Amino acid sequence: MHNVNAPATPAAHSARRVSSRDIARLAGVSTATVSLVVRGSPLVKEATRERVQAIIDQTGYQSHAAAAALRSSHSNTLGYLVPEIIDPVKDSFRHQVLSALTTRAHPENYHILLDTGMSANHHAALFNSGRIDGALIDWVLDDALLSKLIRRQMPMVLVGRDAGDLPISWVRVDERSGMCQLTRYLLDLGHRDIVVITGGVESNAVVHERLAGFRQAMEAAGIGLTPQTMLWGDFTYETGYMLGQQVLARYPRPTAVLAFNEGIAVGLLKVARSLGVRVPQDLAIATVDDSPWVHYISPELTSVHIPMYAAGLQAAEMLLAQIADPTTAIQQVTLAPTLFVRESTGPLMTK
Amino acid sequence: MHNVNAPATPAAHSARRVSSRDIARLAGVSTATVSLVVRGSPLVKEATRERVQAIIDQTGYQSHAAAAALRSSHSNTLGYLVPEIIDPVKDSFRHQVLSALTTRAHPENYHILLDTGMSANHHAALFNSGRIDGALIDWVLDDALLSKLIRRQMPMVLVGRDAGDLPISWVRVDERSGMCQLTRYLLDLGHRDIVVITGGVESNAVVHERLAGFRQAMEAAGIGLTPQTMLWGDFTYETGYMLGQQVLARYPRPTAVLAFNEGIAVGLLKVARSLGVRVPQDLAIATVDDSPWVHYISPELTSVHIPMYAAGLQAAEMLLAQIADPTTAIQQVTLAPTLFVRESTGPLMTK
DNA sequence: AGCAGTGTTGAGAACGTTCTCAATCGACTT
DNA sequence: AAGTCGATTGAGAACGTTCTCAACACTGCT
Repeated sequence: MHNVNAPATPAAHSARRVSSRDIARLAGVSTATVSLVVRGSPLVKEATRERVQAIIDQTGYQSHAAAAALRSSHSNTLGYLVPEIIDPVKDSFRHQVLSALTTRAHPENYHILLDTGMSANHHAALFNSGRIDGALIDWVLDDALLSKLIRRQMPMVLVGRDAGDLPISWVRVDERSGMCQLTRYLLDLGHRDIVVITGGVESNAVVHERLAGFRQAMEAAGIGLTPQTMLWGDFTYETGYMLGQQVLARYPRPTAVLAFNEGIAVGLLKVARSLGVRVPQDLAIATVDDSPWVHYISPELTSVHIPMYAAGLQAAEMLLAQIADPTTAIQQVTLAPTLFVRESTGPLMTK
Repeated sequence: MHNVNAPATPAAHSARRVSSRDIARLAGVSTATVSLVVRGSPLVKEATRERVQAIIDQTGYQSHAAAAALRSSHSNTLGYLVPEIIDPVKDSFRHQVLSALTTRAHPENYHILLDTGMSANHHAALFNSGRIDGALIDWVLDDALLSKLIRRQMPMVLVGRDAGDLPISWVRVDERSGMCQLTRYLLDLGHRDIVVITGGVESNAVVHERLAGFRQAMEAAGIGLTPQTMLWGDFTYETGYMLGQQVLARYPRPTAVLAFNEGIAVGLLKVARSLGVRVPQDLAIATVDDSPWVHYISPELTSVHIPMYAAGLQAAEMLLAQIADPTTAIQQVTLAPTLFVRESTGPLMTK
């Protein structure tokens, strides 16, 4: 006994997914032809293409990605390997890269797989799983993991730092030149007593580079550095606040402070405001990173813009090229940062 | 003639990937057993497990995700469907959701696929491709797409808004109550002449709700609303700046302004500062959204915190439950926002 | 009429897993 | 000693594509 009201769809009793075989049967062609039509091959005759496409539209057929990936060994997916969780404030750079990657890869029909692996093994496993065709690698992942990944022969591009002697493509920003430029700008304004509030440790490539740029500019101006010139903290508001209190209590007070990111600068600003120290008249503050919310801060911060979106775009470009032709030579690109002068710095005011 | 220095690796001439068959052969078991070992099945005898695992470790074997997905019809991947590109400043909410999803899903061995589809078709295609086991859906995607997706029978949770009569699980935040709470707080401080600067259009569910909350509180206090009470713009700094000039030029000047996000509030702050209007003494400013950088703004903004991270976590939880048991009933959760009083508001100062 | 060349299509294997189901192995019961 | 039962394993099909290669249909030429 069957339900006479049941729709006359074939195989109505089992919710099997519609496969290329179904399409082939309905259109009177082979699955090979269906496959060609789906992938838009120019080999099929126009009349055939139309006939098959009509059936596809009608049934809402969608090719099964896993089956295609299995057979063709292309997943049409790009990985973005980052450590830990993504935090919109702290990880503004990562978001710029992600955004760039998406923008570039999407029109090419690539999907983006976010891999916030906690362990090196986790990332390495992804490379062998056939899940991705290539990957962008975050600058924080270390060389040990990097060389592990390189062995897997997967197209990839390291974003945000160079990789020493490792044979891998990368895109980085010339942090040293940026910092040098910024320091020189302050020197040109007449500042001599300049303090740096840094984050992280000197072994961190970015921190190291920035400090080198600072030293270079100061030495070129013939200004010696004392232990008091550089203060170490982390990249947080709290660092800016605590070290800021220390710096602004000095006598004579430094005339300019270079913060290693906006968080530090804002903490410092807060101290300045509470002490009645005017910015920029009494104290110039400048920063690096140039996150999108510099504009939200008052006074707007003079800052070296680190072009991470551009870096991500460049990296995506290189990644796609590598995938298209695996014999593509390793490419290593350095982008230049730009100084934006805003409200938080001005000429030295002699009392 | 061959290179005598070539390493004596087996099959050195063809770079075939090592498959479960290879492992099976080396360990003297069947591929079925290898499969069980890889997936940590308790069925295999300990001795066998160890023997197989040893070979796996030794060869660096990694199961092929596409093959597994094809056969098992589980991709171990969750999708996050968002419109357009992700911008770290404008889309703080999306990042909170993404972060929550990652945090929750990663320990369960799920990967995250970011789908920034430009078209409804694109998103719908993903659902049928077998690429994902379930998805979180952004609040911006419209009901038409939603009902299209619902037909695909895929586990999914809408994040950020309700869905009317559509049979779908969602997690949203009670924006109305948040706004009501905030307005009442200002009323309790003695403010009567309160202006709202909103974003978007009233048809936007969030905007609508917030305005309803505002009206509710005002009417409860017996204060009538005039066309001058609500100003329309978008969610940008520029809106805050332009409409701020208009508002602060009024006589008598309103004593409090409610901005619909931080961008607007910052624009307004700038105008206030340029006119010498002190916040909070001369003007109270409060806002909604409570992005992580409220702390970067001076004075720190009194704000209604929209718990999007919590919403994302809840949604992820529900999604995983749905995947584990597809018969799970539809669940619809509303979270309450919290008011944080900071520096930008204070009691009404009578002149 | 036969043939080469080009354009279009189909048959069937292959991709590397997981799943189903039956076979085997022991230990234990009767 | 035969039978029963649970634990462990293997054989082989199945998943839904794409790929290889051969077949076929034309066209135009000799």
